[in-house]
This record gives sequence, structure tokens and C-alpha cells, in this order.
Amino acid sequence: MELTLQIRMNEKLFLRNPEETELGREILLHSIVLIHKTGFELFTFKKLAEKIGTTEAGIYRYFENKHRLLVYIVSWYWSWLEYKVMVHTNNIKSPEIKLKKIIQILATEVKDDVQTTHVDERLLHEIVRMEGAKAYLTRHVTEDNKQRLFKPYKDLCGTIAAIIQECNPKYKYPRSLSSTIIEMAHYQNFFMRNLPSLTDFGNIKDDGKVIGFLENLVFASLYPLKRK
Amino acid sequence: MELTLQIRMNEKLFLRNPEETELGREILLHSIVLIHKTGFELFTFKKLAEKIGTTEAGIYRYFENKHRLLVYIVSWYWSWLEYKVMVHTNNIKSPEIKLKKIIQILATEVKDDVQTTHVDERLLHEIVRMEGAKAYLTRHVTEDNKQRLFKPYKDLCGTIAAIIQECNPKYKYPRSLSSTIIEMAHYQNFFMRNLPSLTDFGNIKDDGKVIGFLENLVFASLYPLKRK
DNA sequence: TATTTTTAAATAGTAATACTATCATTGTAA
DNA sequence: TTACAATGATAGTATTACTATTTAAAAATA
Repeated sequence: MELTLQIRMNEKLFLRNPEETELGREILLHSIVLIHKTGFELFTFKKLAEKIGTTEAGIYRYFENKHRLLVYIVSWYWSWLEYKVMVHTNNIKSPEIKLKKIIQILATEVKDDVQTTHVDERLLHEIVRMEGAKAYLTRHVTEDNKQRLFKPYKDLCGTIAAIIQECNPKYKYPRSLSSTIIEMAHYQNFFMRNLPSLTDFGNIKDDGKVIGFLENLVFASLYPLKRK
Repeated sequence: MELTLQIRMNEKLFLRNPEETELGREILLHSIVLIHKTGFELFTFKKLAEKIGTTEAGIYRYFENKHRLLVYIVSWYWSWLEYKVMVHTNNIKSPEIKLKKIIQILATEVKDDVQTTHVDERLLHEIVRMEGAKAYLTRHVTEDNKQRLFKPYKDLCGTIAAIIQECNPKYKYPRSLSSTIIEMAHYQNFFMRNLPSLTDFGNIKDDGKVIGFLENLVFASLYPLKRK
């Protein structure tokens, strides 16, 4: 038995569904490789086209522009992560253990997932760490948001917020804490690797350190038995 | 008596010091206005040149490219903020009250500072909120960091970390907590205004909400008297 | 089977961007 | 007076981010 994972993407993200054609899947596969290699600003449709043996116009038939393509692959990542979270927390009763598991998933280096053929999740994780924020840090966030382009991210945030609330129904900031965890899982990792003095982890590239920090942050917030 | 605040910027940030000439000051003044208006991706030296009645080449004499200009104004902001933090915490004994003051400064809407002539701090604050991360989220972070372009940000982070450590010398993550506060002061505000479901603050644009969240986060982390 | 219609690929073209280079002019310091 | 730094004006280039047109292949219909 062979299972493959299909993620249904928001239709506003593309002009022609890239999952449905060979060329489309090539675009997804190699855009991830290329963005990972050059960074988003130096990434162009022309370079991508050359790499996969098609033309610029060919890619424009699938994606309106490179920003939409970024939002597509980043959204794909969040959807995949939500699925992963679901699978790994499904059989866990305790919301605390669920939360720990989630923090671990968020902050840990990813391995390529064999269930998906045309996406390298390890590269994609690194892209999201570096370029993810650029998906929404634009002048057109509001319109993009109206088109529900960020739904996967918001859904994941909501899922985690619900578990936070399970841990402590009286905690006042479940969503903000959730988005803080998600962002910081990426940023602290990025800082550790590139601007280590913004962290306490030196330059040792140890995911465990970030996990320790996030667990401390979250559980201290959720269970503050007394205060000064 | 009239005081003006001069911030000495890293010389690697510019080709010709913009503070020293009329044209240079015009560039700083109007780049802030223009980036605020169009967003960083649509901002070009040509548009800026037209606005201040010079030519593209004129601006290239001051800044190597628009990314350097962004790093310049963002760094200026962090230096200014560090100065502001210094002034407002100087006479405070208690590190806890210092921290609260800092959180308030970080998360509150800024008024234009009359001490500086050619910078509108209110606009700059909004720019940093939206574009600040783009200063370091690039392929060339490492080289930029070697040139010490991010020193003001790192210094501010260090200053706050020191106060955190004063509050609780045993706390293990002063720097990471510090960078978390700084980033989240901006991000939670950005989310509140643009993607409110990532926060618990609705769409009410009330800085106080973000301050409440951050204070809760920080002090819970620093004073966790007991834990599950 | 021939013909039409749809779909996709290839080619070409454009306006704007991100620069670089050159040379003339003006104002200031030696 | 001269020199020299700063600006201004003009031009030019490679690349980017697209659009439009034409051409060819595939699918549907007569």
C-alpha cells in the first residue's frame, strides 16, 4: 500500500493548478530548490524556466508573479505542518504533552517527507525560516488576507491556541502566544545560525536549545502560580 | 538652550555620510516618507530622486543600493530607541519597573521626536514594524553582520538582556527573551492591525493590549514560582 | 476522416529597475 | 589662483517583471 499526501490549495494562489500537470509539479519542485539556493530576492521566473527547460511565459501561466508563488509554497508548508501536528498529537491525551510535541515539531530540523513527491520539506522548512515573513510583510497584506491566502497559517495558529486554552482556560492570550511560538521557533533558529548574539545558544546549531527556551516560555506563561 | 541628537552611524552603511550634507539629509528625510508610503519593494531611487529634485546617480553617491539605505534607517531607529530606553530607565532602580518601561516604549506608537530634524520617528517606527526584518532576512546576513551593520539592534538586545538578568540572575535565556520581546512588540502590533486572528486583540488598534501580553510573557518567565 | 475548437508552447516585445560611466559646473579650502 | 570636492545633467546597460502575438499540438465535433 502506498499513500501519498495531497494538500488542497486555495485557488486564488494560482492561475492554473500546478499539482495537476507535469510542468506544474516541476515548477513547484524546482522553485523550492532555487529559492533555497539564491534567496527570494534573486529568484526569478527566468532562472526557474531555464532550470526546468521551459520559458518565462510558461511559468506565468501558473503563477501571477513570484510573490504568489512564495505564498503558495509557504502556505503549502503550513498546511503540511498542520497535518503533521494532527498526526503526532492525535493519540495524546494531555494538552501539555501535545504542546511539547508541537514545539518540537516547529523547532526541529525537518526531514524530507516521502509521502509527498514534488516537495522537499527540508528545503522548504529552511525557506520558510528565512522568507516566510515576506509572504505577509507587504503593502497588500490586507487584500491577500481577504483572499484567504494566509488561512493555513491562521489555522495552525488557531489549532495551537486551542491546545493552549485546554492547558489553562483562564490564560488570556492563547492566540498571541501561539503566533509567538510559531514565529520564534523560526526566528530563534535563524538568529542562532546567523546572528547568534541575539540568542543564548552560541553558534552550535542545536535545535534542542530553542526547544528548551520555547517550552520554558510557554509553560511559565501558562502556569504562573505566584507573582511578585 | 536647544539640544539636537546626533547618532553616529557605522561608516560601512553609506558611501558618503548623508548627515553631513543638505542633499544627504533630504535623502534620509524623504526615503522615510517614501518607503512608508509605497513599501520597500516598490520604493526606488528614481522615485526618491524625483521627489527631492535630484537624480538617481545623486543618491547612488550616498548609498550603494536601496537595501543599504533600509539597513541605515532601521539601524538609526534601533540606536535612537536605545537612547530613548537609556533616558527613560536611567533614574529607575528596580529592574522590573525598567523592563515594564522598556516594553511600553517598544510596543507604543511613537511621536515625532523634536530633537532630530531630518527623521520622522513615527513613520520610521511603522517602517521598522513592517520592513525591519527585511534588513537581516537576506542571503548576505553573514557578511552584513561581519561589517557590524546590525550592531545597534544587537546592542539594544544586549541592554534588555542585562536588565532581564538583573531581575532574575538564574534565568537561562536572557538574550532570547530579549529578542523575543523586541520582535513580538512589532509583530503582535502588525498582526493586530493586519491579521488580527493571529492575536487576541481583535482589530482595536490598542497598544495597551500588546503591552499586557508582553508583560505577562516576560514576568511569568522570570518568576515561575512553581511548575507542574 | 476531416474540420473546428481548445489548449499549450514558443517567440517577441515593453516598461521599469538597478545600476555605471562620463563630463560639465559650482562652491569651498589651500 | 588653483585645485578639488560635491553636485548636476545626460546617457547607457543588463536584468527584471511582465504582456501580447503567433504557432503548434491535442481534443472535440461534424
